[in-house]
Amino acid sequence: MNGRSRILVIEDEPAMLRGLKDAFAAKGFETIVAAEGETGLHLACSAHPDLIVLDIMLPNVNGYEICRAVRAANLQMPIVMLTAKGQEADIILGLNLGADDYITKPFRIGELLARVNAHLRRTKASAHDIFHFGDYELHWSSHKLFRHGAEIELTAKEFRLLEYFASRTGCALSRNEILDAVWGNSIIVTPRSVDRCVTTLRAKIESDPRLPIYIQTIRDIGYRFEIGQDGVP
Amino acid sequence: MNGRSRILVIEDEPAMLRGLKDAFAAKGFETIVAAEGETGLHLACSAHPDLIVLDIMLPNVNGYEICRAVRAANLQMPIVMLTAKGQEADIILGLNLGADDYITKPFRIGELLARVNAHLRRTKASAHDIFHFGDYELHWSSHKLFRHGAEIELTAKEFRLLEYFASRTGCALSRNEILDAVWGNSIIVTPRSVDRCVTTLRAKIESDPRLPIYIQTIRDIGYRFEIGQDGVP
DNA sequence: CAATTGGGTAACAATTCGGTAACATCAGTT
DNA sequence: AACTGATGTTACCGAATTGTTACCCAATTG
Repeated sequence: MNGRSRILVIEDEPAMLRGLKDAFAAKGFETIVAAEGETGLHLACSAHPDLIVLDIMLPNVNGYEICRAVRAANLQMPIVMLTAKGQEADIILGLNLGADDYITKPFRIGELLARVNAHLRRTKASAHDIFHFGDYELHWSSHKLFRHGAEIELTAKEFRLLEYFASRTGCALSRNEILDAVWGNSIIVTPRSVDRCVTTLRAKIESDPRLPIYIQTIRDIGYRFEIGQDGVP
Repeated sequence: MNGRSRILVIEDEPAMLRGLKDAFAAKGFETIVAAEGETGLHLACSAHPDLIVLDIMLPNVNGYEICRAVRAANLQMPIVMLTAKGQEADIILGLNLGADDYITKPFRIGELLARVNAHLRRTKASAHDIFHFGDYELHWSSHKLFRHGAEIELTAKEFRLLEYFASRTGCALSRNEILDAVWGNSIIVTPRSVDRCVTTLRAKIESDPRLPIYIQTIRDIGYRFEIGQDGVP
């Protein structure tokens, strides 16, 4: 899994679907779509999206049932319901079934994006197309890293490693976890390769690699990526 | 810690305030109120509410600034904004400042309650990641220990030992049990190694290691970990 | 009250772990 | 084929952690 957030959109109306897809793509999200309930439920389980945007009026299985099924499967990602049904009873029903937000059509795309970001911020999956840390900017969609506007060239592995770190800011990560995520679980390499890559990445982003600010070593555990300055919401 | 949730309502209009207070009380929430920004901010810091309902139009300090200040103070509770300003730009501003939800007046009280519940449900679920004892916070995912916001550095063994103690709070634990759980049953070390590790851990978390509050010795048996005072929310 | 036992801990020793230099490999390019 | 740059592996070193031992004190027991 690379760093950008993956949104699953379950919506049957083609025009709406395209609009959502474009809007999410423009903000650097990866979108996967399902035009029908069964497929959506299946994707929710198999594709591990970071958030689900769910229309309620769907052919066959309706949105409420999908919501209930997702929660019953113990999946924890935020669910944003999207619908023309604006009756209070519907809203309360949706939220009580495990949805996190309920937006009534017609809605404003900017508001939807802001709400999606707010939920992702809590989940910590990542929020925007540009990820800020210290005085760096990591651009997901263009795959570039900048410092004070100047690009810092990273190799493919270094970039994927940094992406992964960024997507899991603050977490203690074992070498094996990192290997699975960045190298892929099919490739077999020594856990020490992680150290090697961390060294080169540190050389590029840490002002003093001996006293790293961003990529911290946790002896006996692995590494932890941290944002330089103040608190992380 | 698992009692009723405490809601801080920051709202200057008396009628609205009473309505909210009654509605929350009817659902079994504990409500604390502030009719003015400064007070509200102060209560947010000192009273540790589980959620904040925040009006934007307030005399003196407005809701946006309170929201920003709360997040700047690194307080993590959900914030639900409540306001007559329904312009998309206002909503996006609020959400980007760290609010979790934005409801426009006039609103339906049932919807507000459902949304508040949805946010609390999520917070409770993720609070799983933090273990509180005395005035310490043990963060599982980041492998860190804090006291009053200051990090206390632990070695890997110390951390694992503390984790184990925390997971079996209140139980009498023999040295062999501890060895199996923390060292792993394949490794062979003297049971005295446990004592050694307990000593260093005490040195870091007990204010007086001679009179330990958290890690107590049970002569002839082993140790027992206890939470200091009451659970501090 | 003396003897015994168990735990605290200082001091030392052994071990483990991570950083990194040096080398190897591999793919793409000239 | 030689070159280049990226990436993986190995080996070595220094530092931090961890285990052992020994000694002492406190509690328990006879």
